[in-house]
Formats: sequence, C-alpha cells, structure tokens
Amino acid sequence: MLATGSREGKGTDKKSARTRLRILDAAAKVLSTKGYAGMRLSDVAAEADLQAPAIYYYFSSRDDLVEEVMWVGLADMRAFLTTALADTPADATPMDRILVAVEAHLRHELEISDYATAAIRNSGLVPEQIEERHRAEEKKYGAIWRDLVKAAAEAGEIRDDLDPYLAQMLVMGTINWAAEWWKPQRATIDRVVANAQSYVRHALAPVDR
Amino acid sequence: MLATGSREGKGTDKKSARTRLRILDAAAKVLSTKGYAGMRLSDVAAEADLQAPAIYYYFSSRDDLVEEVMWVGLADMRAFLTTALADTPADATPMDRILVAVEAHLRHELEISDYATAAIRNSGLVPEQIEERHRAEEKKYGAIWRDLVKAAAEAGEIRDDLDPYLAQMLVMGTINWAAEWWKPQRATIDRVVANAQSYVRHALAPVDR
Amino acid sequence: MLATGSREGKGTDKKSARTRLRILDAAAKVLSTKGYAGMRLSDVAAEADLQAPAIYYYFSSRDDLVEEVMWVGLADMRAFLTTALADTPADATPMDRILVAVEAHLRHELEISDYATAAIRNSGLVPEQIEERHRAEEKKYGAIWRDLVKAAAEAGEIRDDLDPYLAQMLVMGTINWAAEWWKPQRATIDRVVANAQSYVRHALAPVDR
Amino acid sequence: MLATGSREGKGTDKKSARTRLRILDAAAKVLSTKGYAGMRLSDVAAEADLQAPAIYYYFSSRDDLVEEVMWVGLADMRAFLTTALADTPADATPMDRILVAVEAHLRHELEISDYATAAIRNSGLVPEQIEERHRAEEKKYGAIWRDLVKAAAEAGEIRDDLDPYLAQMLVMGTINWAAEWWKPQRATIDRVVANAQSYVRHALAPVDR
DNA sequence: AATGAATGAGGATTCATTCAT
DNA sequence: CATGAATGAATCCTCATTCAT
Repeated sequence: MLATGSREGKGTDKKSARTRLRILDAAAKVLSTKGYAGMRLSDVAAEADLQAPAIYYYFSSRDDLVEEVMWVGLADMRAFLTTALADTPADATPMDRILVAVEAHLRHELEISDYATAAIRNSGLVPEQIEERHRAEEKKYGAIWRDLVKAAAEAGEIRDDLDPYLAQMLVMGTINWAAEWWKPQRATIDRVVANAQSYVRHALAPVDR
Repeated sequence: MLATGSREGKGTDKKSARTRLRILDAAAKVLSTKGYAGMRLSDVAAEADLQAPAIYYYFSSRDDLVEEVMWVGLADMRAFLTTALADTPADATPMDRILVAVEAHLRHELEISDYATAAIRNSGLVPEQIEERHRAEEKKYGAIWRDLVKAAAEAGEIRDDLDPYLAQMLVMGTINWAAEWWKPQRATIDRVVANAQSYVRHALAPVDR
Repeated sequence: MLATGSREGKGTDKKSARTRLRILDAAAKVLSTKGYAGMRLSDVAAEADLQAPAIYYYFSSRDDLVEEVMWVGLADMRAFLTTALADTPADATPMDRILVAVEAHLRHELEISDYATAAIRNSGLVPEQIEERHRAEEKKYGAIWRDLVKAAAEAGEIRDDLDPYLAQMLVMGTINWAAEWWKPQRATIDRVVANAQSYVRHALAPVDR
Repeated sequence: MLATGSREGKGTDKKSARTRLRILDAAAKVLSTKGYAGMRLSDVAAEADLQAPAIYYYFSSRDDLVEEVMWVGLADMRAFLTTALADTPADATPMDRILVAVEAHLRHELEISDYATAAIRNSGLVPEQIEERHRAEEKKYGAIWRDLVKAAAEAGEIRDDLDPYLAQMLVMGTINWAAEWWKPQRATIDRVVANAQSYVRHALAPVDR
C-alpha cells in the first residue's frame, strides 16, 4: 500500500514497479494473516493476481520477499513516526511528544496495517537470518521511543516508581496489541487513539496534587 | 508443566499419562517459539524424546494436539485467575481486584509461559476450525476481565473518558505483550508485576483531587 | 569456432550470422562442460552475451540448438578428417593413413574441442530423437575409419589376432578419451599426437620379424 | 548389484539394507544412462519400485545418493583390481600385471557396468562438491595404474618413445571407452578382453628383435 | 507403547518457452 | 533483432500420516 520510496534496481519505472509493489502488498497481507511459516507463495501470487513463479522475477527467494516486507513494515513506521515528531510544535512537552508518537504508531498500525502487522506479528517467528537484520531495524525504532521516554523521565513527567525500560515496553504493548483486536466495527480509529492517549498519559504521569 | 486434569480416555494411568504430558509440554514449547504453521511434529517429538509417529498414540492429529495446547493455555490461565480472585479479601475494591488479575496473568504468562505464550501468540494464526473453539474459550476468559472492568467502572474507579471495552483491550495489550519482550535477565518478575500494576492503576483510575 | 557453412535460412548475412555463430559456440562450450541435461539456455545466453529469449530468434528450440552443435561437431570432424586424408601422398600405406587419421582426430578434438567434445561426450546422453539423427552422422564418420582399418587389414598391416571391428573401437577409445584428460599444462598436442601414433601403430601392426 | 561391504549406520540388517541397495542400484542405472543432470529421483524411484520421497529415508539428498554411487563405482573397481593383482603369481612380469589389470578393469566395467559407467561417464559432469571427493578416490585408482606402468617402464617393458604418463592415459582410454560402445550382441566379453590385451601389450612393448 | 518404513499431498524453485514491445 | 515480463511444466524436497511389527 505504501512503500518508502523506491528500492533496488529492476524497476523504478512504470508497470514493472507496480507489479513488484503488488507482490509486496500481497505478501504483507498474507504474512500478517498466516504468519511466516504459513505464508505460501501461491497465496501471495493469487492475491497479487499472477502465477507463483512470477514472484521470482522480482525477488530471489521467499525469504527475500519476507524480509523486504518486514523491513518496509518497520522502516515505514519509523519514517511515519519521525515525520510526526518533526511536525510537533517546538513548545511541546516530552509527554506531548509521547502522545504524538502513540497516535502515529496506532494510526499507522491500524491503517497501513498489513506491513506493520506483518512486522509486529512475525517478530519472533522468522528464521535467524531474517530475524537478525530485522532486529537491527527494530532497534532503531525502539531507540526513538527510548529517547522519548528518557526525555519525559528527565523532565519529571514520568512517575518515580516506574522503571523507564519497563515503562517503554508496557506502552509498546498497549499500542502494539491493538493490531490483534481492533476491527473497524468495534470503534473508530479516532476513538482508539483518544482512549490510548489518555490511558498512556495517566499510566505514566506523576499524580497531580 | 501443568495441565488441568486429564480429559479424554487413554491415560489417567501412570507412565502413559506422563508421556502424554511430555508431548503436550513439548508441543507448547515449539508452538510458542515457531508458531502454528512452523511447528513440525518431528520437532515436538524430538523435544519429547520420542519418534513422531508415537504422538499419534495420544493425539489423533496435529491439529488435535495444537488445539489441546491452546485450550490448556487458556483454561489454566482462567483457573489460575479464578483462584487468585477467589483468594482476594472480601473488602478488596474493584481496582484491587483488577490489580490482582494483572499479577495473576503476568505471573502465569511469564512462568508457565509455554502454554500461555502458545495460546496468546497463535491466536490469529490457527485455522478456522481451531480458532472457533479457541475463541469460545477466550470469551470465557475475557468475560472475567469484562466483569472486573465493569465493576470498577460502576464503582467510579475508572475515568469517564475511557470506553470500558477499549480500556479492557488496552490492559490486555499491556500484559499480553510481556510475553514478547520479557527475559529473566532484564528484570525480575516481581519488578515487572509491580511496574505493570502501577502502570495499569494510573492508566485507569480517575485523577486524585 | 568453425561451423561448416550455414544451413537454413535466417542468416547468411553479416551481423545476424555472427550472432548465430556466437550462440552455437556458446552452446558447444556449455554442452561440452555440463552435458545435455545440464545445459541451461541462460548459461548459453550468458556465454554468448545476450538474453535467453534471443536464442529463439535463431533456433526453434533447445533441442534444435543441441542437435546442431552435435551435428556440427561430427560434420566438422569428418570434413577435417576427409581433407587430411585427401592430402595424403598417393604412396602412403594404409597404416600411414590410419596414423594421419589419428593425428587429424586428435588435433581437431583438442583444438576445436568444444564442438567435438560436446559431440563425443553427449553421445549417449541425449534424447532418442536427437540420438537417432546423430547416430546417422556418426555412422558416416565411423565408416571412414572402418574403411581405413579394413584396408590395413587386407594389406596385412594389422595383426591376425585382432578383430577389425574391435580394433577400430579400441583405437577410437584411445583417441576419444583424450578429451577427458588432456590439459595444455600436461603435454603439448604435438607430444600427444606423437605418442598416440606410436601407441596405435604398434597396437595394430604385426610383429616385425 | 554389488556394493563393497556395508556402509553407514541405518541398516546393515535385512529388509532395510536391501531397499537401500535397490535404490543405489537404480540410481547407478539411471545415472549411467541419463547422466548427472538428467537423473530424476522419480526415475530412480520407479526403477527401485517405490515412491520418490522414500529415497530420502535412506539418503539425505539427491547429491548424496549420486556421490555414493560414484564412490561405490570407483571403490568397487579398485577393490576388484587390487584383488586381481594380489592373485597374480609371484613370477608375473610387470607387463603381465598390466594385462591382468586390463582384464579386471574391462570385466568389471562391462559386467557391473552400471556403477562403473556412472562413475566414468559423469566424471566431469557433477558439481564441484561431489567432483572433489570423487577426484580423491579417482587418484587412488589412478595411482595403482601409475605404479603398474612405472614398474613396466623400469623393467624395460615399455618402448622408450612413450611418455609413461601419456601411455597410461592412452591405455585408460582404450579400456574406459568400451563402456560407450560395447554391447553383448557385438562380441563376448572374453573376446573383448583378449583383443584389448593384445592391443595394449603391443601398443606398449618394445619391438622384438 | 513405540518404532521403522513408506506414502501422498503439497510447496519452493528452476527453466524452457512465449509474447508484446 | 532483442528484451522485459510472465507462464506452465517439471523437479527436489518436506512433512503429516499410516501401517506392520
């Protein structure tokens, strides 16, 4: 659905690039639904409306395709988050920035969900080789959050009884898990975002007195 | 590690029952690591220290085994939670009970992790047939939480700006996600529990005034 | 490297004919190295410095290409041998003529080796259809040798204890096998020729008395 | 048809060992006919009268199977040759021993032909990995011949104008090539052996005077 | 109660071949 | 004349499952 710019040689051009993207989208969808081991190339091909061997014209192996989906999932997420934070007014407090991040993460996860869900859900299910490179990208994303939490802690916007690392992980759980339960019928994304922001703010903030 | 009683015929006996449990434990372990589609019977067999065909003496199919692991995962969790709540002093507030539930869930998830993680992680990855029966069991577990949240909301212990359903889901995310990141080296379970309880209490509670 | 005239329409012209030859040369090389079943059109294309589908402009199928290589291999060999024998002085003995043939065969095999090796090595490995037409060509080549041996036998230049047919086959082995072991580093072609001639002459000739 | 003793664990016992051997025999047959790249596991399976996947119960991969066939081909040949030479009377001359070797090689090649032909024909057609290990075994076999030729040369039983290395190669060609042309209809093995021995003796021996 | 042996149904991947450009 | 894109027919290999013992 959205892939950060163009990657690799073969076809930044027209038809070719679109086919490649169609395959990537299809893979993201299947991957987020069936998981790494459950993704069959024939499913991906059907979803992309072509024959399975055609995939090999664009990706050298199944794992190559998976890796790119997961990479795109995280990279797009990071790009989205980075942009959102860059757009934050200069006078925003560290906690404001955390809430901006919560919104960005949720909106991306629930709207572009295929890539993001694929990346999130298959985190521990892929073979070592993919895992490693994925882990590296994951670290970069986590680093942004760590900095956000750290800044808030130093500004006294996080309660003393919370360990910054654990706090960060609990927040990630709060928002990552949404991919598992959220369905459009249950609540609008706007409502989910509003609730999650309130939930997270109070979860972290010192008690007003 | 712990399976709530034995269902079905075959083995309430001694050796037989123990082998069956060994297989179940092995399956839980593999299932929580590799996911539904990635679990091979030969892996399970190796982990249980026997040959793959032997599994068929105790389970009629791969899916049957998976289903039982996931069922045990949830059933044990529910039993554990129910017991914990039953042991709560009569004068405990609804919020106190929620925090007891947070602790029970986390301890079970992180200590007995294999069954619980298997059940949690594979929630959306199993085939319809299993999914359906699992969903039914999941509902029962969710109902306990729904009642806890509802009671707290009616007692005015949950902020007005939170939708009870969404609040419940956010809490589940907070604690379910721990299975993905927690490792003994990073923090003791006691610390995780304490942090999560504080996090959840403040996430839900009305602002002190 | 050398193809006896151009058969078929397509390209007696310049560039076209050259490309066709480049493909044929490439196929000969790959065929002599990897064998019939191991020859991939993409290998041939790479060797000829073009894309695989381009081959179809010059040859109607993979087998067609193979067949032509093998045919050229034998046809060139026969042409070379025929020329060499025609150049033999009128007073040459039948044995002299055999030794001329040994030299011609060896030089051609080891110098133009690709086509010859391809033809020799894949003799029994190609599908029936090709095999049959190849066998016919092979017979013509074998006929020359049969006549050479026969003439020598009738002139009393071959020992009585040798069966002419078997003798011919043993000679063919002596010289055909060189394609398998000969490498420029080990010995010059001149030395191989000299040794082979001596070897064959004595192998066949009646004992001096 | 004949494999030197028992190799590896799985089954030196009854049925299992026999099935394994049936597969090996089948592979040798197909390999000698179609060549490395042309050998399909389904062909082997059909020849061995079982389903293709069953092969994986005995061999871990196609290449593994090929390698064992080729190894057996050479190893059996060497064992056969060694035995034949050991049985040679003490007063045999070096040339006598060469002729014994010629007979042993030919008989083995033409009678057990599948393994031997497979090993001989596919010498240059297999992938590097197999080639390397095969080459090692081939060296051992070649060493026996080198010693035979060397001994004959030192005893003055080989003409001075022949290079020992080239002479050895020419002999190998004489006898190896028989696998390509010999068919029971054309001549008995006894006749082939007799002709080849006479051919080789005179090819190498100094001229009587 | 458990295993060795074997099978059948897939699933990834390769490759000759086609076709529009 | 040649290529990029795509396809269909294999082919290797894996894995759940069966069955005789």
